Formats: sequence, C-alpha cells, structure tokens
Amino acid sequence: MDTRKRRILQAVVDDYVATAEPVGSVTLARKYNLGISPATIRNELADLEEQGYLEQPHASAGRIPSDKGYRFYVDYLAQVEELASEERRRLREVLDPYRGEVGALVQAAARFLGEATQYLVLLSVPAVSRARCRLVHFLPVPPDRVLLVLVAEDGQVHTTGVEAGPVSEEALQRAAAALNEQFHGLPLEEVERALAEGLALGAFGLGDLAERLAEAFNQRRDREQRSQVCVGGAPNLLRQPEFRDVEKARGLFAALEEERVLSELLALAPEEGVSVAIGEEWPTRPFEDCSLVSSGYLVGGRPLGRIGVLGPRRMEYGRVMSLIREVSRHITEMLDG
Amino acid sequence: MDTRKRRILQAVVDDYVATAEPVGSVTLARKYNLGISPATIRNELADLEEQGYLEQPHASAGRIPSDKGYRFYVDYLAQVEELASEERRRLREVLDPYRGEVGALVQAAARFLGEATQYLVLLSVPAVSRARCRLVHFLPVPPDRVLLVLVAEDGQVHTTGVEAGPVSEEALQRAAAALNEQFHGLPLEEVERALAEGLALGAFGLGDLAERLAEAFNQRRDREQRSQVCVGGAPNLLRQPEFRDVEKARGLFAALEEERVLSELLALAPEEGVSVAIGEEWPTRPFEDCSLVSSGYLVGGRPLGRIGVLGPRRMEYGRVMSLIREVSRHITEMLDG
DNA sequence: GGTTAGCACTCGGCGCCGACGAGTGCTAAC
DNA sequence: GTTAGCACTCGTCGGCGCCGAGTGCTAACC
Repeated sequence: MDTRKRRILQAVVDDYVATAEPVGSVTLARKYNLGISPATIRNELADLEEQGYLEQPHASAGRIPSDKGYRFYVDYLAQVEELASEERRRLREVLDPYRGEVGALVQAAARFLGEATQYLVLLSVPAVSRARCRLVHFLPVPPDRVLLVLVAEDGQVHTTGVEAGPVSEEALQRAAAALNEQFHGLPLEEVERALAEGLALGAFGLGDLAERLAEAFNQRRDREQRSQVCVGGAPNLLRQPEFRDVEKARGLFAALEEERVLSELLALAPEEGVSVAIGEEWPTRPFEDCSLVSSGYLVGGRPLGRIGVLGPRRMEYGRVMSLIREVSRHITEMLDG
Repeated sequence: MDTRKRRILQAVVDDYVATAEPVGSVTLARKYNLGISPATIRNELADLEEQGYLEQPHASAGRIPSDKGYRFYVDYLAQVEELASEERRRLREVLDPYRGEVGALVQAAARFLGEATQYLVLLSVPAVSRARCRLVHFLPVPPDRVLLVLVAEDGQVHTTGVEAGPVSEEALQRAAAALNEQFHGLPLEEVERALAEGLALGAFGLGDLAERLAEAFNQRRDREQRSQVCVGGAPNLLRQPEFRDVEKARGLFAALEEERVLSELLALAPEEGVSVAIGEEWPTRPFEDCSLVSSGYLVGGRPLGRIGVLGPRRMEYGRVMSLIREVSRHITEMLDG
C-alpha cells in the first residue's frame, strides 16, 4: 500500500463519512487535491477494490469503504487529534459538579458524549465498588430484624437487611468486630463475595442469621450484575441515513433493550485504551451496520467501568476515538482526584 | 347520536385500529353485520363526519376517527373487558417473584405491559417511600464521618453520610433517641423533608453536623425527584405504521429521553382509576399523534406511583385500559399483601 | 321518509418508460 | 506511468396512464 493509495483511501473514507454517498473519481479529484487526474484515481480505486479495501454498491456507482477499508483507516489513517480547547473546557465543566460520585459522573460523561458525537452512548456503571471496605456494622432493627451496613473508603454505603432469630447484641458486636478485622481494607467486591459464600460468619453464634445473610447477598449480587449497563442518545442514531429504514432501527433498539446484549457489547471494550469494533467484525446480527468505539476507565489504577459510542459503520472514527480517550481520562482523573 | 350511529362509529374505530387504513362503507357492510347497505352507511358516515367524529384524509378515501371520535369511543363504546384468565395467570406469575420490592415489582409490571400491548410503557417508581419510619440511627465512621441510617417499616433503608466535626458519641446517641421519638411512625417522606429543612437537629450540640446533614438531604431530594421516571418498549412503537416516518419517531424518542417531559406525561395519570389522553388533547408537540392510557397505583390507600402506556392515537383502547387497570390493581395488591 | 341500487366522478397508488447523469473501464496518445 | 476521450452501465426521477376503492347524488322502492 503506497502513499498515494493511502491518501486516496483516506479521502474516500472521509468523504463517505461526511456525505453517506458513494464516492467517485471526479469528486475525489475535485475536493481533495491529490495532484492526479480522475482517470489515474480510477486506476487506483480499481486496485483498492481488488485488494478488498473498497466496494462498489453497483456497477456504475462510486466506491464505499469495506470493513477492511475502515479497519485500515482506523489503524493507520484516522487522525486522533487532541480535542479543541473549547471542547476540553466544556467537558471539564460538565463533569466537575459530580467529582467523586461515580454514578452521576459517568452519566454526565455519557450525556456529553451523546451531544458531542450525535451517536449512541453505552456505559457500564460499576455495580460493585472496587472501593475498599472501611467499616462493617450490625444494626439491630427492633423488633426482629438486623441490618448489615458496609461503608467503603469512598463514602459508598451498602446495606442488607434480614430477619433475625434470637440473637444477642453482644454476639452481633463480636461478629462485627471480627468482620472489621477481617475485611478492613479489602475491596467491597471481595467482602460481598465472601459474605455471599457464607464463609465469614460461621462461628459467631449468630444462629441462622449467617445463612440468611448469605442468601440475601447472593440475591443482591445477582440483581446488581443484571442492571449495570445503560444507554443514551438512541434518537441520535435515527438521524443517520442508514437508519432511514425503520426495520433496521427497530432491530437495533430492540437488541439494546436487553441487558445481556449490552453487556456483551461493552465487554468488547478493553480495560484501558480505546478499541474499535467495525461492522461484521462482530457476528451479533443487528449490529452488522454499526461500529463501536469503546474504552474502560480506571480508578486507582484498577479498571472500574466501560464506556462506548455506537454509531453507523460510517462513523467519524478519528473524532470519536479522541473523545472517548479524553472522556475516559477525565473520568479517571475526577474519581482519583 | 342514535344507536345505529354508535354502532357505525364503533365499527370504524375498531377497523381502523386493526388495519391502520381508512375505512369505507363497503368494508363496514361486509365485515360488521350492521344489517344495512353500504349506501345507508355512507349517509351515516357523512353525518358522523359533519358532527366531527370522523375525518376523510382525502376526497375519495374512507373515513378515519377524529380526536372527538376517539374520545366518544373511549368514553362510551370501548369494551373494557376482564382479562383473559390466561393473561391474569401470566400477570400474577410475572409479578409474584417481586412481591414487596417496589422497584423490581413495578419494572416487572412494565415489561409485562410492554409485551402484552406492544406499545411503549412509562412508569414512575416512587422516589421517596411512603413507608413509615421504624428506626433512626447515627453510625460513626472513623475517622471523621457520620452516617445517618433511616430504616422503614417495609425494610427500605436510606443512608446519608457527611463529614463530621468533633462530635461526641453521646451527643449522637441523644440525638438519635430524640429523632426516633419524633419520627417513629411518620412517613419517610416527611422525615426526609424535616431533615432537609434542618429543623429537627438544632438543639443536640452536634455543631455544624446538623447543617451538613440538612444540605446533604436537600441534594438527595433534588436528585431523586429528577430520576424517578423510566421508559420501556420504545422499539414496539417502531412497528406501528404511523412511525414509518423516521422523523416522527425521532422527535418522540428525543422527547422521551428528557426526564422532565416524562414527568409531565405521567402527571396526566390520575391517582386512582384509568385515564386516557388522546392526540391533540395535549399540546406537547411530539405527542400529537399519540395517546396515553395511564393510572396510578396505591399502597396502603395512598397513591405511590404511576404507570402508563403510550401508543399511536390508533390504539387498542379497550384492551389497554383493561390491562392498565388490572396491572395497577395487582401492583397495589402485591405491595399491600 | 328511510333505504337502496345504480352511476358518474375523484383521487391516490402503482407500474411503465424515457431522459438524465454520475460513474466506470478501456484504449490510445502523451 | 499518466491522462484525455469515449462508449457503456445503471440507478434516479419525473411524467403518464391505468386501476380500483370509495364517494355523493339521484331515482326508484318499500
């Protein structure tokens, strides 16, 4: 792939992304000063098509990029610029009020991304915190319940209530003290796992309270793992000409209503760095016309959640990749700071 | 409006709802045995049009109901039947696992409604519980925070953490005891309001802890009141021929992404009983082609939340009204039981 | 007087056709 | 290797005529 071919491929992708129309040799010669005539461009286009980077929707139309073409573009040609300072400022301004509150912060970031890209935004909000355990406490709730309160370093609180048999207050205090000892400083996630497995509470004379708690934690984990992904900006996609066909849009939206599908999509995001999935590269049916640009974000050096932008295959990859990179950086920064 | 006209209006609405095509006199004579000839039906149709119950999209087409026609249908003609026993059973089965858990229960009800009606479902999940306060507790979290824990009769727990200045543990206990005295048995909602107003904590020597708590509660109330409405089944609407036009669908979906709009929509629902808003009866622009059937649901005799079905004006009113009525009844039953 | 058959008329939808134009590949000349 | 010229392809778009569903009117009927 020589330099001229690269320039031409880049021009084809840029133009097709901008217009959603197949691109012809004359257009290329006129709009992008490549310094060669349409005829020469035609020869190059024919080569690029033969090599699989371009496709022709029908015999007398211009070229459009193939998945392979987009892939090459993303890997070697897309300009992942720094954001305009105006945009940086705006991002900071949007995120600032939520500094420290994971959920709201990530939601705000999603809204920003939706507006800035005009595509659809996916995001996973961390269900179980990686934050470390600061305090475990048993709170008796008269007449017959006990509330287990877990407080994390970052201020998050998880509570779990269960029916209690006859349990003495001292037993509860002993248990709490032991649990504090055992759990202090561990990630909440691990604490909850341990409680769900019921291992931690065996020996404190709590009767069947231990079992009940384990059961409650199991249920809670299930529920939280189900409901941790959400979507915004779906109407944006309806602006894109590829979704003029209502049936396509419907298939897509229906799929996006299923948590399971969303999770699978976001699972494509790497824990760190920006990744791009293009068109048929993934086999999930309703997404064959889409691309996903996604990234994870870190807190305290550990991966916490993921965020992605889903748009038509004909996506402004460069811009979206910059935005995603910047947004995930900012999220990390706001949560660490 | 004599009986024959009523029967004809009913037939027009039923047929138009089923087919989405303007209905002509011959069709009416053939499909609904009205016992009169197409010519007579034509005369009646002309009358109904003159009275404003029907409209003609163009000169040589059949009739479609006007808003006034739908209104008459809903008020006097729609058959609000009991649900099929099969459907009742299914509803019970779907809701049963969530007995007692407000949020999940209502979500399950929404999914059921979406499937059963193939329209869009709106629902408000109660933000602040009407449940009564059972326990107030201050939990010191070393080194420098205090967690206020509110436990309700129904098992819900709300926690609020704030930075604490130097506060003695006895002061906290005295304050908690007094608050328990004062709040026990009051609806959580009122408790939170009192705390937000900062009245309750003035005199316990808690220093600026009282102010900090009040501020925290204010923030929380704001946030909760914003995020209490949600939507499901949007893709269903794309099946409806009236949303073949992507622009219409986009306008609608965009409006539905705004919490404020959702709240306004659901505010149309009465606290008890089923209500119907049709087409241009409401002036909010993107909904002119839609109708909303909605209802509140009660817990312990008090209104708790609302649920509604948004579909095209050409909606199966009878069926949807039955479903909404039944679902809201069941929700009430499951939460009270 | 209400009901109905007959009839002329209206009008949107659909398929056909031809013109147009964007774009291609090939060839031959530079 | 590059380019001008040219014949060819094929999808789009507007015009046109047919078809059929549906109406309103009139006159006959019960």
